[in-house]
Amino acid sequence: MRTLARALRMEAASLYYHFASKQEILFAILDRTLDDLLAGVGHAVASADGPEARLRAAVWFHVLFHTDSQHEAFLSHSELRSLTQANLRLVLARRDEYERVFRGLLASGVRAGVFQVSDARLTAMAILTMCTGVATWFSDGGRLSPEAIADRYVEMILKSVKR
Amino acid sequence: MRTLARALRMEAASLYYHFASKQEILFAILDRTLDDLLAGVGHAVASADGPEARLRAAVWFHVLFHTDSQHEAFLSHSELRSLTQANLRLVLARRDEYERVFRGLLASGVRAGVFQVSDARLTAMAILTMCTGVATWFSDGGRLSPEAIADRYVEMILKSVKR
DNA sequence: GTCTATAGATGGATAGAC
DNA sequence: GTCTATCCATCTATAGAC
Repeated sequence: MRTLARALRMEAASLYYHFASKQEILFAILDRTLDDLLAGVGHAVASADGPEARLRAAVWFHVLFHTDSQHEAFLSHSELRSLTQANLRLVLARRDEYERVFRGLLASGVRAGVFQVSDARLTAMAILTMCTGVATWFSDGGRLSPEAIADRYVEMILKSVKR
Repeated sequence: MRTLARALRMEAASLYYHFASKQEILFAILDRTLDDLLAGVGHAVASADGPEARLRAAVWFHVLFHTDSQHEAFLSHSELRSLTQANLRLVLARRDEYERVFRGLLASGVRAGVFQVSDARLTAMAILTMCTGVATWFSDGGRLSPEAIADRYVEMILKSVKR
């Protein structure tokens, strides 16, 4: 709390005017991150037509989100263990909602005959953890730009799921 | 320290007979995990012939390692931030050595004309974070066995890198 | 090699002034 | 809405007995 307060040029006590507890701050970060993820993937999917273009748009968004919001995204995975049971349930429920978007895209591609996927649930997890992992190693000003990474990831994933 | 000690049916103070500090314990866990990873992938690669079979063996090993050693593997990613600078350097150097194995397998497959990969370094990171992510969601007794997951992952990855 | 006891630092959180 | 001051729990680590 003291470190956070210093970053905000405040005293630690002042944080308690805005939040009731440290737990409430952690939950707010994770919950708002999920707001952004769900809204973002919704826009991405709505902006494209057909399973392939929609999956491309969703993956593209997901990768860019994890380079842009690297720290929140890292927290969202490493600090789930610090949530209370009740807050964990809420976060996991919304994360499942997010995962369902990707499972749905895979399933509709299979139905349309453009994708070949033996287990949509597992494939969605594989895609998401692969892209989410970008938040653990991405470095601003590194060898590859966010867009270059997103582009390559889209290609790898499409190649893996196409019929 | 108290939680760890309780799990070992000891008092926290007794841990300091075996380790000088909490930092030393964390480093030992990460360092030994890297021992196991490097030895394991070495065996896997040595047991197979040709780039494709070798990559299959390496991915298979990597996935099973992350279901079997789920907790150590999760620590190895979420608690890098808790290492001292000196220990972090040591761990990252060995992790890079591990990643080089996969980059090498991809590069030799490209040279042999069996793989088509536009960026071996990025592809290796994609493969590794995808498999490493299994440690974050795998559940013992869940829908899929470690072997079923490893098998599907091998297929997805091979399909994505094959020419 | 494990214990009890405790030092010394740091953590989250509250009270009350401004 | 932010501050100072401080409570009190908890933490890492050490000392010294057995």
